[in-house]
Amino acid sequence: MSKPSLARGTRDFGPEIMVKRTFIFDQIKKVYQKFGFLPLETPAIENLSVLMGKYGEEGDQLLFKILNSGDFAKDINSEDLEKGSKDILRKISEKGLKYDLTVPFARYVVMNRHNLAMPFKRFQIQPVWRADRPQKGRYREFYQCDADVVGTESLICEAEIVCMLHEIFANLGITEFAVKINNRKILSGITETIGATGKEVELCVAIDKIDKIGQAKVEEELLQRGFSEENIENLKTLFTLPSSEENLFEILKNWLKNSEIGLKGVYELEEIWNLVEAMGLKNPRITFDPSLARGLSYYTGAIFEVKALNVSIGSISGGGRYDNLTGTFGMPGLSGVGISLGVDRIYDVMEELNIFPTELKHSSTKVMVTNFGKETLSKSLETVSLLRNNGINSEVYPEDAKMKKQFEYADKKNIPFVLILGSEEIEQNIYLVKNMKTGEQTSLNYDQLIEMLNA
RNA sequence: GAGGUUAUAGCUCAGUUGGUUAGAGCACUGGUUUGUGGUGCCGGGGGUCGUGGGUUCGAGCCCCAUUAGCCUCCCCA
Repeated sequence: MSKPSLARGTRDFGPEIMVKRTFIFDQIKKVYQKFGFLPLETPAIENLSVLMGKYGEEGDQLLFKILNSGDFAKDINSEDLEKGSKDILRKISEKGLKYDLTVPFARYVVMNRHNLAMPFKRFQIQPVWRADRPQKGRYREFYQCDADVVGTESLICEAEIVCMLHEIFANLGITEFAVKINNRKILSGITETIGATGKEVELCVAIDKIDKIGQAKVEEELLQRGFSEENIENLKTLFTLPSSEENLFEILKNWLKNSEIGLKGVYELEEIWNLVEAMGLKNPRITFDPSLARGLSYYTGAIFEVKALNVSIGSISGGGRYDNLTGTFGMPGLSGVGISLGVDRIYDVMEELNIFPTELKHSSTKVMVTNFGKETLSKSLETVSLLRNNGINSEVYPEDAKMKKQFEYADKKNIPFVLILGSEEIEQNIYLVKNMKTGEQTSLNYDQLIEMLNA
């Protein structure tokens, strides 16, 4: 007999945790549907040909690969062993666990292109797996909640994503958050303007640290990353950008005036701001963050990230626009934009802030009916059945156990009411209900009982 | 992939410079006489000290290895 253990980076979700997780899922799903997104599910397992090469070299390493069935090693010869694991992999594994929801979505779109109403809006809530090193807020199995629109370049989609994010976090009770927005085109414009075309990634990695290490250190790092003194001199404007969007767009336009792509990026950014306002979003918590580089490899327009404020786990959502995701599956020219919420991190944030609704602490069972043995059992069974027919979640204690035990059970399960049905109550034709929180007991008739439990 | 840190009862942790049968709180369980939980009182079970080696007369404690958790970096939800 071996000791039970969990696979690294995975977790069980017991009932009390599931109640809270379900709450988060429900809030997200509700808002996605409200904005016209339709559900989609794809398999946990995908062919490696679909997955490999989509997330960069590091992503390939983080993919969980599934060993082929049967004698998986039958095609391996000594030559392969010498050549190393990469060549062996092709022979022993052809499937893997999905790494995110976006790539399987792209595959689905390509495979079903003729049946889809374009633009196609779908949401998808499923687990994904990454062979990452687990640490705070990082698991090897976690859920993503994605909403994407493909088949349109309209910036209305970006603006709607901003609105959805606000609504979702408001519904969850997360009031302190920031939706950070950047634009790949602005980044390209900046590198073009400062004379370091194509170095967006290096730029982002360095300037991302400005809050931590300061401007001087960032400039030092830029030098190390191959930027010239002149490049850095031209970058100065970036460090003086206003924190509010008051003059932001004018300053950016002026700075990037010689970069066509940069200006397009600024226009897109400004347009998103305008559309969000036109949609009537109150107190938008959106900020332009030029250091935001997430998933730069495939984003081509807007880049989003949501940070929860005042908590140890920051990033709870990320997304952006990608112009050519379906291109690798032979369907070029399809633009999409999407957002992904990390439920596990949202959970951790809400737990840290202690903002889960208190109702969630109660059992979904509203009332437990006592069991006093065969004399009274038929009345208990009849009653619990009546309660259920009235839409009241209820259960009968299945054994003729001591009262103490039955009450302990109800208490442990956080069941708010216990219905005591013994010979005395049956004789008097009353229902004795105990409120487990206050300890108060009241005698009711049938109608009063139903009314009370339905309240 | 690099670094740091921890591992003792179901959980959170004590455990002296290495020295008899390794402790506490919580949890669990039994009792506290009629049909009442969460607060009282009395009792009970439970640990080959992460795993494998080594040093020693003797190791929970020292040394090496290994595994797992947590944290930082990289990257990400």
